[in-house]
Amino acid sequence: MITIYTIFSAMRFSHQRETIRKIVNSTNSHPTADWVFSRAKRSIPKISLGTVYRNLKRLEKTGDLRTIYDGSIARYDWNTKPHDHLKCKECGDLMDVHLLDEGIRSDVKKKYKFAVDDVKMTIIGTCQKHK
Amino acid sequence: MITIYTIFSAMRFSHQRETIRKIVNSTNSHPTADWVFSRAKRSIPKISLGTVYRNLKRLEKTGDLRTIYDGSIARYDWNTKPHDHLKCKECGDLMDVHLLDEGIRSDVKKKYKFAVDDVKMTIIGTCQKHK
DNA sequence: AGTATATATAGTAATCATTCCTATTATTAT
DNA sequence: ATAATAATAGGAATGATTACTATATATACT
Ligand SMILES: [Mn+2]
Ligand SMILES: [Mn+2]
Ligand SMILES: [Zn+2]
Ligand SMILES: [Zn+2]
Repeated sequence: MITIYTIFSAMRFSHQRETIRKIVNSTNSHPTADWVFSRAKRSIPKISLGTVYRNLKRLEKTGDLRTIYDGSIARYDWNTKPHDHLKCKECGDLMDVHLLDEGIRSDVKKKYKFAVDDVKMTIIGTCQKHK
Repeated sequence: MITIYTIFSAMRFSHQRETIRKIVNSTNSHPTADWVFSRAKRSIPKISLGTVYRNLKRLEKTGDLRTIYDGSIARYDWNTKPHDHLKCKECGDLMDVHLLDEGIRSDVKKKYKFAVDDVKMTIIGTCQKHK
């Protein structure tokens, strides 16, 4: 008797992944993997950091979130629509803003013969809190 | 007999630092610390990687170069004037462009009450070589 | 509902870039 | 030339991220 199973791996449900997705979706703070990890431990005490990293990567691949780099460390953003960031060098906060319109993409194409996929902009400075 | 020396440390000349400065100044490729290290070894075979890092940091502080982050890894740029970058995701090349004018800085200030120090923009895409 | 199969996990080790530490070397004011 | 100390080489330590693996879990099929 022969049983045939699917050849290509399907993504299975996991409580860990769902928890991680909800955590990232619930904040505007662009959290680090470690922050997501400590939050996830509240509901899944035995979750491991590796699981957090693996699923954050997975969720990026499926388009549920995007990774942004703050200096050398990765932060995760539920907002996958094009937008920019204000980075406060006093408190480290990273805030969403929308500065670049669609026009700049076609500008770049014309000027530099470069196939544009994404435009990343971060404004470094000091936020209102510090004055 | 009492001898008084300066209390505050002055920066001394070092062949290592001069070599590192020249290496960074000689390329438009936005090299990594490791690339600078392997280049430096040609003229100073016993130079250590720690010395490269320490001096790159020092040279940034004195305004001789700036650090840019390509994902999570640091690259060094002799061009300290405001400019932007095209990042090719095929070959990894990072190229200089000038896209943002001064106007955008004052725009940000008006819109977001944020004291702007620097605007970092990277355009991700594919360069001419790949078609 | 029970079983088979493969995916996902926890826990831990490994990796990689970067920083730190320290005995020795090199620069520079006198 | 000497003394003071900044800078270095070499290696250890760190911190974020990834890789490995035995076990647990989800799910397709009886
Ligand atoms: Mn954002
Ligand atoms: Mn540049
Ligand atoms: Zn702030
Ligand atoms: Zn290219």
